[in-house]
Amino acid sequence: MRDKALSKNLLEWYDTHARILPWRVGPKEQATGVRPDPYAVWLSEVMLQQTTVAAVKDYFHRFTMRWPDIRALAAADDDEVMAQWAGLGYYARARNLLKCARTVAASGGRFPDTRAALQELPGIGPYTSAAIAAIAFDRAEPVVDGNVERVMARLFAIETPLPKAKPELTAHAAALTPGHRPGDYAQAVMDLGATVCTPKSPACGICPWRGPCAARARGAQTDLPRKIRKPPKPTRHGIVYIGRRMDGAWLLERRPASGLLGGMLGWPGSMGGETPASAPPAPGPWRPLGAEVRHTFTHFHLRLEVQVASLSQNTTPERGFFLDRQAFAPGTLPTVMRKAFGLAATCWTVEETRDLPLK
DNA sequence: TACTCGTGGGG
DNA sequence: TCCCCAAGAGT
Repeated sequence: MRDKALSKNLLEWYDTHARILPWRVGPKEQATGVRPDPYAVWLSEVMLQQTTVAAVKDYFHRFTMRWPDIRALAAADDDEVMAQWAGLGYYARARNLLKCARTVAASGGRFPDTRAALQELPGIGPYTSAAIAAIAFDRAEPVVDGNVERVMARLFAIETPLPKAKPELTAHAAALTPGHRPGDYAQAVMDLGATVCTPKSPACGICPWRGPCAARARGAQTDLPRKIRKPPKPTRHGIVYIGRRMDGAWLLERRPASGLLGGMLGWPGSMGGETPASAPPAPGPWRPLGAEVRHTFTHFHLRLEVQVASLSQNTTPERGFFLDRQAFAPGTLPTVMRKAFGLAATCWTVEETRDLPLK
């Protein structure tokens, strides 16, 4: 009964405070019978994994314009999908996105409508399966992401640090999940966490749950959820070779399908920790730029030496391949590779590089 | 279980 | 500047 009052309270807050998001069907539209498109829900949820709403918006627009439904995406060219995902990070998501699209398309073109069946698909785990089941199929599945963990930890003043507290927080989230409008409720808790119950300086004064919040009652809201401090990131050193043939073609390589930047286009070289230390991918007058790219990944800092060369027209690369200047766009590279290109591009004249398309 | 896997913004 | 963090999943 208390749980029911809480979820009802939050749904009322959501009715007037729901954010307008490109992939969202708001409460007013749903009242008129409009239902969310499972394809759009799935695509947005995968993009939003560990990624901010602001970063996702443009990518979501580009993907849905280019591939409006699951069949279109299933038929897409792998390299083009990876190119469109470039810059968004966690590239295994893009590879799994395609696998998932092809699996769904091959079995009739409709997403399964249960959490268990959804979770069998590539790239769909405990969170995403619950989110799709709740939002697209109106199923009362508990949706637990970082927002929900934080909100539950505060609402119930859970002192156990994450990630150990996860089962406890999930149990609270499940108990609160209503049978009515579970999709709106899931989005409501996440909106609450994203806009009110924020990690730092939460806006408790305007929170619909300020009354029942146990953390606020004891003034501990900024201390929760407790977390174990992460160890410092090591620094790795790497090198990339940026070669430009006389006709303007660039020497690139397709990275291995798994591992760091897996499946993405990039400059030949080594990213530190990859074996062995890399030799130039083709014979040529390689010279260091005298400046390094600094980039931070999830678990290490990278300092990247950049070598450049103008290569003769008959160069046969030992590694990678030449991509015509018209076919190459820096925007299709992962960010760290784009940074390296930005540094190297100053070596060639404006005349030589000005026609490069951005995307 | 513990690691691996991107990127950009905010404090 | 540096750390935290964001609608996590795969191995």
